[in-house]
Amino acid sequence: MAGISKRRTSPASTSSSSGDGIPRRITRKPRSVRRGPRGPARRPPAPRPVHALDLNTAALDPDHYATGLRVLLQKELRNSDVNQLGRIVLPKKEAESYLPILLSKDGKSLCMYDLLNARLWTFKYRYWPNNKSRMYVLENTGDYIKAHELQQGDFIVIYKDDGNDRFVIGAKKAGYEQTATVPQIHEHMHITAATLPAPQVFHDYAAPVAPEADMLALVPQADEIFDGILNSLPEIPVANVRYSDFFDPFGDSMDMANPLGSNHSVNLATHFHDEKAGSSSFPYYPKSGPLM
DNA sequence: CGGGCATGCAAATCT
DNA sequence: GATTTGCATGCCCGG
Repeated sequence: MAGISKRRTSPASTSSSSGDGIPRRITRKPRSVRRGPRGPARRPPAPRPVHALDLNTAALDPDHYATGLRVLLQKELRNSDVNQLGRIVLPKKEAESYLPILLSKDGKSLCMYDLLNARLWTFKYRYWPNNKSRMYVLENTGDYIKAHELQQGDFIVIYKDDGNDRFVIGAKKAGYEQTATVPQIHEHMHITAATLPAPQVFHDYAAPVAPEADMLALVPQADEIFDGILNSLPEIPVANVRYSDFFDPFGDSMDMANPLGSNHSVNLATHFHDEKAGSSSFPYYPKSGPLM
């Protein structure tokens, strides 16, 4: 006995492909007509905090936005994503398509660079059995949410830095959403090693000190750039991703932010045989083939 | 109607 | 007792 009440407050979030495995829109568009809040509101609509740590500001080279990062998935945060539980439900299709394959429901450690300040966050990426399917969740996100003061309606975006084979996570405040169209991106984007910050490891979030100030100066129009990325989601050739891009030769606790740090050989075949259930539909390959 | 996913909630674990 | 973990329930949307 559980879950007897209604859920889903307003705009739903996340994925929405059309069956071809290519995310048309990484985040489910908020349905303007969706019903109002259902179920008890957990907290009043907190005021939008605005300060130097504003997520719409980037710490990395501005060009990263346009040239180095490939959007893997976006998620509009729901109440349950920003509450005390510290876990974010990820859109299934994108998770299965673009995040490391999970060998078991225990998941694995997944590190991502913070788009804002290049910190390295360590999350736990796992799934829950759900009926005959799965629900993918990112755990230990509490600090990230807090650090960026994310609330319901805000977004997180997970990118792949192909050039360095790293994951990058960014966040975006709801208010910055745009509807303007953006030029399509028709080719793979690659970031160069030189544009990435030297690998740093922050297993815990350190209170924001001063770096933001510099970042602000460096990237005055970061939010615009960010919006450009968000709006270009449908066009980004994420379907080009290869399974090997995310293959994890180390098992469940590899630092996915630095997968290149090894010289392990890979036995791809074994991965496709994971889980006797064989229900994994991963990976999704584009029917239209590579865009390049 | 099937499936994704928001969230309720019981069980497990921690303090 | 508080918190965390893991799953079940059922709303809602797309096919």
